[in-house]
Amino acid sequence: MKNDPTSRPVDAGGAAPAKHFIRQIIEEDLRANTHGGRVVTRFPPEPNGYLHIGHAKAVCLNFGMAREYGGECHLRMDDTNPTKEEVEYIESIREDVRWLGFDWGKHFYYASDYFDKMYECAAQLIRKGKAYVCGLTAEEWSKDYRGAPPAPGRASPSRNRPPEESLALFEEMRAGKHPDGSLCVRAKIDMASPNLHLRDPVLYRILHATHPNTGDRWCIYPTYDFAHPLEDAFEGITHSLCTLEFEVHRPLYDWVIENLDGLPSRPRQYEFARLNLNYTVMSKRRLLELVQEGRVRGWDDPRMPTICGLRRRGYTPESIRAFTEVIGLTKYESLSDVARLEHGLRDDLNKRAARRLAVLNPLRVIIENADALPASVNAVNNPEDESAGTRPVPFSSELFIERDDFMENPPPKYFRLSPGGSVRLRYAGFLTCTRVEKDAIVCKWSPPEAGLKVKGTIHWVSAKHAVPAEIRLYDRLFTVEDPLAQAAAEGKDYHEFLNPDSLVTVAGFVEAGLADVRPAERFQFERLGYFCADPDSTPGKLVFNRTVTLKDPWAKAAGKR
RNA sequence: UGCCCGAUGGUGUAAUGGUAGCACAACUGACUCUGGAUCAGUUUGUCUAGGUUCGAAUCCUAGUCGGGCAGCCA
Repeated sequence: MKNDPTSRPVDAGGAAPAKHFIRQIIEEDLRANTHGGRVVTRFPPEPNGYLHIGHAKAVCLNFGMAREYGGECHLRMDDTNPTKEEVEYIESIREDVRWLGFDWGKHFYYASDYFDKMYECAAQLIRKGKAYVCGLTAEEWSKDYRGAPPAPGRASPSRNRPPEESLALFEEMRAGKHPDGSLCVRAKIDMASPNLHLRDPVLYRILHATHPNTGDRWCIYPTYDFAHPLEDAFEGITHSLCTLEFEVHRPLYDWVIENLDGLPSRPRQYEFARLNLNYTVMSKRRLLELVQEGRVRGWDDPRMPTICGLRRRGYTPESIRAFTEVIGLTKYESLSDVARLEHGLRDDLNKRAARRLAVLNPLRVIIENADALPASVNAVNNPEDESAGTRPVPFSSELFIERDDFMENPPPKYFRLSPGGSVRLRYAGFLTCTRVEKDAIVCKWSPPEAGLKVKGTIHWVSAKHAVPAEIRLYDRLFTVEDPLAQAAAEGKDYHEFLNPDSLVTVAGFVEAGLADVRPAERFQFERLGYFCADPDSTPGKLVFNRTVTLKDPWAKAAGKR
């Protein structure tokens, strides 16, 4: 088993993945034949927002375990609360899961598919005397009955209502004869339990709301605690993986399964720590705030940690999958470093992205010996991939180079251009600066054969041929690692930590060959970083997003000075 | 407050009673037509106190710290 290559996930960089506790549980179950040798998982989002990288961890875990152990993974919309869910999110969730590289096959479900069966299950519990219809309001319940541990709670006056009477009321609830909140179905468990979830939790509540899927067919809806174990049991889920906050719900999950007859399977719930990433926020509520307040341009703003944001930014699904594997899986909360995500992305793009020349902040260069110039030079498309070949790049006597690549008074160890100095022009010989004018520098060009001894190589584009492009430079959304925690600790509003420079738009130039890029095409602009064409980009007006910079020791050292 | 869960370098993790390892980050150096990539190397860690044991990151007890629950949200 240990050396079985088929049991390894695709993106673990060749190394065997860590046998985290979920893998151990699954392998133990397989050995013991706990679920008849089956592995069935599910990803159960509530369709009330867009998926973010935290969800990607759950998606990759659930689909990944199924793939790895020859099982299946269901995609299930957990739509048990019509007051919060909307159809518009459903397709975006499906798209994001697909983009991440997973396939649910025919196993796409809605919790609402099971409303009839769930109703029957509640009726069964009532008939058995294990549930009852309670007439207390939510407020009365929490104020006077539920109690606060260590003190026990008080029994609802309806707790011993005869099953026939509860059943009749339940039927009336369903028929719409009672207003929202007037009645609910409660499990009869233990009003003295130190676990609040076992003090007669609500199983069904009245909600006169139109459901995106079932319309007005129902006005009563099951709660998460009742619905989730049932959905899992109906679908034959073997390992129901959820986040840590559901740990205390597990006894109730088990209670529901154990007290119902006729369930087709016996699922088990296991909990893992959700993903936290530094320099961003992850909750749906905060993300929604950023969108609504106009701090970002939308859910798919490339600065957002949403899947659609990362996609637009230029992230590859492979790098996201690799990230979710490499951060591991534990039962304690931690804060992962985005540097890890970025590392995986560079690693991936370095091998795949075609190299191009682009200048973000142009400085005009006039070549004084224009007579001997080639019309074009041959550039390597990808030094990591010989099969990518080469391309011609037009050359001329007027170039743009990066403003950062020239200094009149350079500090020590500056390897670039300065008056009297020389540099290599990437793929195109050498430049020696002879004088500085107001809006340009004048240089002498030497061919590659000149073999000048230089320390640096700089990128360039031909001013006559280059195409103007809008280039959007992104940086982290927040200036501190954990904006919410720090705001709470310092009594501040987390908005104070918003990075004002998270988006800087510049007017640059890209080499002529890029004039007809299609949105989402990814490139490395040499010496600058990885970029991708934005959906806003058209042949007449190019727009690129900087996905991530290249590592830049010089810039870092400069930042320290 | 009660109950539940947890704690390993700066960060994320591995070691399942037997040499504390890996990755990211940081720092050196080599190489290089990307100050990229690659390669070599360095620095840094078992929350505390007791106990069990030939031997404890691992098991036990207590404490400390952190997280979670107290919606008819999920």
